[in-house]
Amino acid sequence: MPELPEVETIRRGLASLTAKQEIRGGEVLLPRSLAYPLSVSEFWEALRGSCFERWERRGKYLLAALGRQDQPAGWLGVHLRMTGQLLWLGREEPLQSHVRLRFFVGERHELRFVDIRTFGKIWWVPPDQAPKQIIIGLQALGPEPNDPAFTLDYLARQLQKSHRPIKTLLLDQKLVAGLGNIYADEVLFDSAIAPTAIASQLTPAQIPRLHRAIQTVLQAAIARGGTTFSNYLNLLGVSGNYGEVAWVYGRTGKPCRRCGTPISRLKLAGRSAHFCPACQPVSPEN
DNA sequence: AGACTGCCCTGGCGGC
DNA sequence: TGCCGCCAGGGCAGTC
Repeated sequence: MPELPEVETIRRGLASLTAKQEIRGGEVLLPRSLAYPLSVSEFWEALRGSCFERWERRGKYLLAALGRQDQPAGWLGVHLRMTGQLLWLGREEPLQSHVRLRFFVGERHELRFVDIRTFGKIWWVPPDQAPKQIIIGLQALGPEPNDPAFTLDYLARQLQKSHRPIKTLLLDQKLVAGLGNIYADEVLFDSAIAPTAIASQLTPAQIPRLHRAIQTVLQAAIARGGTTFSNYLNLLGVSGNYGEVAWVYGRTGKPCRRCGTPISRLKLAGRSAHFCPACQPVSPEN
């Protein structure tokens, strides 16, 4: 389940691998993966002959700026959701299971979208529109964790307005963009805050810890090239989880790496929350 | 409007 | 051994 660090790692890889290369054509194997336009022929008509100019990321969305003869040719948007992968392959590579969409790039390569559970989506955004007009999810995204707008003061004010459990709020992309279930749990462990803590009741000591953890946990994961804990593969199909270790996510019943207390799990808003009941007490001393 | 629930989907796994 | 049912969860639609 790629979250911000994995998506950022993929973005960097795509930026170097696809730079200035032309989309010659492609194939949609699962039309449902196409979110816009819905017509497959219209999609290829728009994309064929355009080049990758640069890759941007917003939250967990990937956005490629396209160009044709130095004129803007719209955007290609990708959301990997739970199980989506982008793979950079030679054109002759045999099709594996779950291939949903293929882009033939340059003379020899292919950018292949593989997605077991088919939640992932691909968009083409026409050049006369902004990405958020077509990719509705972009409209409600909060600031990036490393954006200057994501200040301690901003976070404190947002927390004050919510009576939801902090874990639930961290998963809401309106607060801050890019956290998913894994990193939300890891951030709360790093902050020594219980996932059930009510956002508006966090203490003056907890809020700066949370703010700092959101930035440092994600930055550290990016520095490692995306994690991680899931079955995430990078663009070349190589697993990122060499010796990678979560503090709490997926460690139910195992001893806390910090204090040895068994890791607990509970459900919040339909999602599993993993935490150390000793390191993340419900009633903290500070 | 904020908050919550259910749904989409497939593979893996535990239980019998 | 084989089958059944549950679980994983990001984002969105529907509801109150």
